[in-house]
Amino acid sequence: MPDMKSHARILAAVRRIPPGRVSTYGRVARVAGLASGARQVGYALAALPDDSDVPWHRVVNARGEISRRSHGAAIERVQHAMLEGEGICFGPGDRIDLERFGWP
DNA sequence: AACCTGACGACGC
DNA sequence: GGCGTCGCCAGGT
Repeated sequence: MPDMKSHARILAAVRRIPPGRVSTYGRVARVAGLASGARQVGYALAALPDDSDVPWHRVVNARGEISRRSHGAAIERVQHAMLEGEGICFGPGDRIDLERFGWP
């Protein structure tokens, strides 16, 4: 079952992101072994349960910005607050400096 | 099977 | 740096 395996690899990759750092969908996909599966990463995180231990909030897009959900804008503010709580600073336009906070 | 949508990314202008 | 297009994969209608 390649589908389950991909999800498991993605979640495992996200779990490796240390506190105070962020990664991107593309990088997570690459670490998980998916060459061009950035979109798949977002899909996997969207199906994540609330009680999961996966630090989904540390995953942002390649621009260093929190991706816009089609469903629910409140969660974006929550993610923003959680990242600030870990010491991550947002620049103009709520952008994160990936050179400084990016992982790896 | 055809088509559309979605927490994306790379490239070109 | 903004904006449009194409490529990607999974799921639903």
